[in-house]
Amino acid sequence: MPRKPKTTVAGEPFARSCCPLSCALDILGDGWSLLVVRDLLMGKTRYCEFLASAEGIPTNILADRLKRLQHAQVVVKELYQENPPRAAYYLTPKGRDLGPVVLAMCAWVSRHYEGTWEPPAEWPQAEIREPAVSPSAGG
Amino acid sequence: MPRKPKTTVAGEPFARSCCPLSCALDILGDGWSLLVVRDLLMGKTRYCEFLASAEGIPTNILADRLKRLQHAQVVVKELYQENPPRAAYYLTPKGRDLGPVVLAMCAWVSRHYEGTWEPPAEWPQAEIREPAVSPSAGG
DNA sequence: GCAATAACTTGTTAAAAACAAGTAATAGAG
DNA sequence: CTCTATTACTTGTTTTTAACAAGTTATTGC
Repeated sequence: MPRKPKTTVAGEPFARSCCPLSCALDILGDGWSLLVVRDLLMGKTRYCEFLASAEGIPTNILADRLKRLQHAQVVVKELYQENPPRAAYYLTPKGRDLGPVVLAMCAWVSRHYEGTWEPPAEWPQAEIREPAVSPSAGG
Repeated sequence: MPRKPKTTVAGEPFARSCCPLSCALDILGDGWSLLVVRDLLMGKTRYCEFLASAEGIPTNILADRLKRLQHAQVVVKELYQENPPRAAYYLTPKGRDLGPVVLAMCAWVSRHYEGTWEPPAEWPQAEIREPAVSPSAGG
């Protein structure tokens, strides 16, 4: 969508309206972000694991989406090794809270299409991390 | 995303994988489609009403999304007058079934952001229409 | 006759997405 | 100790899509 500012006062949503759906779509309204969240909910943590998922996300798009999800405080990045730099990604509580959104979408597809995979009855307890505290980061 | 086929056997999803979330995002994974569905759930039926919503959808994008939603059997178009042509759009049962998806997204935003509008406790009973029956249209 | 409205379509431009390739830093095989 | 692999990316290039602006068709109301 971008050609309108996409941020307001505190670097957070309301880019288009104060409708909560519009706000959600400002953050998640593309074809890849929720797939990354799904992988995290399933317990994946590493860049190469996201790349290896069946949908075949392009590497530059993955890098971009991880940055945006971090900015939205849905995901945090943790370096577990410095040389060579190795990173792991975790959902924040806010990110884990997207589980019901993902399940609602899966349930809709299951009701109306045949031949898709079964979504899990519950998420394999993925590790959660608190977001990095930064001055005046809304959420 | 498109540079991959985006359709398979019967003109229906599975463009990227058989994951139900991926399937949902093939249909709804952009910043505008669900906003149109929201308007329909709220009882709006006409092109100019969708245009008038607070987010300011561009007219060519609206025309495109209405076509795609019709193709996905989420929406049906009904001409209620021929000269000049005047159209109304309605959700199919499959489209109305997106209510929980919209509400899940709104609930997520309400939990994590302040200052957004209240989503309705229940949808104002929007009229529903059966999809036009076309040979081998999946759903 | 003229402005207004509804429902679009048709250009044009700017931004993203998709693809291909390259980089830095190491580990391990032989 | 050279060669290949792996991880986590970045940097170009091309193709698609989105955003903006404007025009079209057919009528009603003034």
